[in-house]
Amino acid sequence: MPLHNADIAAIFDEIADLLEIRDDNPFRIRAYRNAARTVGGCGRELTSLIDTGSALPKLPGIGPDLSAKIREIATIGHCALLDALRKQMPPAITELLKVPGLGPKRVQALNRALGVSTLAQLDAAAHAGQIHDVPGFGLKTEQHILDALGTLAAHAGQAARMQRPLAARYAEALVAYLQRVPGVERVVVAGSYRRLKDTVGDLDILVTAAAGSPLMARFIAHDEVQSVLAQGETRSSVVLRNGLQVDLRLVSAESYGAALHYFTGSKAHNIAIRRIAQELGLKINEYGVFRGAQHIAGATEESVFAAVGLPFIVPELREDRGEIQAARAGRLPQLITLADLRGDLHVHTKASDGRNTIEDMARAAREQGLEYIAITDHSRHLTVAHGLDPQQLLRQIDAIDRFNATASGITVLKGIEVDILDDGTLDLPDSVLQQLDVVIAAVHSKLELPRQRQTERLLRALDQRYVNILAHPTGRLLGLREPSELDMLRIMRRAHSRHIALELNAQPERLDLDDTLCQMAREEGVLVSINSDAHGTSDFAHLEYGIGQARRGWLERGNVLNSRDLKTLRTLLSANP
DNA sequence: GCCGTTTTCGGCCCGACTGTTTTCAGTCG
Repeated sequence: MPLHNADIAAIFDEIADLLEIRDDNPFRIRAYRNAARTVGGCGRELTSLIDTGSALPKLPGIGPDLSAKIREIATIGHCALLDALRKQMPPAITELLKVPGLGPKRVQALNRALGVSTLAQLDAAAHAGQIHDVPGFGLKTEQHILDALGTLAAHAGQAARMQRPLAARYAEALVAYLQRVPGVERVVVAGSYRRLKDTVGDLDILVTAAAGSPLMARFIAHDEVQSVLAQGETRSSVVLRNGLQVDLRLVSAESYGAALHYFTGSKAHNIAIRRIAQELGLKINEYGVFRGAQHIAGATEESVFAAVGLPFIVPELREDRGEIQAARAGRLPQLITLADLRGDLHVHTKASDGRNTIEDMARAAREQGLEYIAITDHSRHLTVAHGLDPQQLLRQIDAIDRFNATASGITVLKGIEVDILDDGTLDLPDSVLQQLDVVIAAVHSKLELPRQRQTERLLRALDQRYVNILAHPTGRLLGLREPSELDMLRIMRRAHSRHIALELNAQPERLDLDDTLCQMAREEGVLVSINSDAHGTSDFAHLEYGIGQARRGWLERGNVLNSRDLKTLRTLLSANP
């Protein structure tokens, strides 16, 4: 079972948890936490780099010891240090850290005083009223633990993070509500939401307001608020009925930029920026940039970056994945925008599982400002979607020719989303595929094959003569289905040699490629096609979500296939050898 | 455990809120 970056990160995080419960050197613990974050956010699969004999890239915070551990994990599948720590401590003890309010110190205290080392034992101790007698604990803490255990049980198995469209509905409603509170000036959603992450874990809202504004009272009184976690003068936290946590921060206008930067994150980016400030003899916190006691910047984000000698870095890039080095060198990418997209190469109609006609989809696309779309219905193997057989496809080709002969303002390309069969061959013969402008190949079955077989299957599909684009490459569905086990580096290199683009499927539940894979595609020189996968006229709105992930993945106009004008596109599509 | 145009040793990001506390530790973001 090959391990992913996320697995390595989980091992480092568990080591950090156990070291923390053991009261080890806090800086050693931080080193493991930083390493977990760095590895987890790294665009290249480190184990596959090691498997292929490549050198590990130099990663910040990964020194000789940690890179040796990454090699160890890649080679033997586990880590001796973690094994040893698990033997020294009760095996399930780290699960206690999942209880909000319980950190390493309290877990250790409970374990010493009551022998508690599992969630079940914690629950029993709390119900028996044993916890409030432990030094440092009281009745309130005991009740909080009981409540938290109930919440954990109620939400077990649920997706922890919310997809953007749903989170956006709550965010926009809250912003509108807060803007109506007397004295409120600016309201902005910061955090990973502002960084356009594919999912939203909580909302961080930043507000500036005149003195005496009833902001906090109004906030916790909002209809959707289910419980109040904390309430203070400048910060409050609530949980909404849908389980979404919302943190509200009130700051003064002169601190607005520093606070916005601080609460936009990411944490890794903030730490890196503060380290630079430290080197310059400055201190950065959410109130501003300080030299000694003197406030030298902070009203705008630009002023914060300028204080550490950097140009403005857009929120989408703030992950400490090289943006600070790029900013220093004056080489920040000119990120793709929605306006750069000239067409959409993955569109369905009623002929398979779409809801509208070719004409409807073309009109809607033209209204979005697109110059071309490719109609790419499913192929026959996907019976649940009423996939097309060769005869039906030929009839659609005729219909598109007729449409193009009369329509103006948009060109419709003839395409197919052809199924990749179990053995990596395609669901339609070359004699049919060669009549099309765009061939998208896609896996819709057997998504859980072992890594080696799934990779070989996709490599074989990429070798098929007429393939132009590999659709939703990993097959993930956010919160529902994990990405397939794949050696993406090999797939990207094959795609590159075959002049095949990888899709960034912009459906908000897919967003596949994800941001780090986009960054990998950029580095490997593979073109990305940002497609709506529209099944109805309103679905072209998905493109905005795709653009968000593309920007997080450092993509520029030149990295994106469908930013090309029609003539250049046609040249690129006919380029596979 | 990492890192270095001040350093290969001695630093390591910073503040709000809560609960159990008589001045602060723990947790969280």
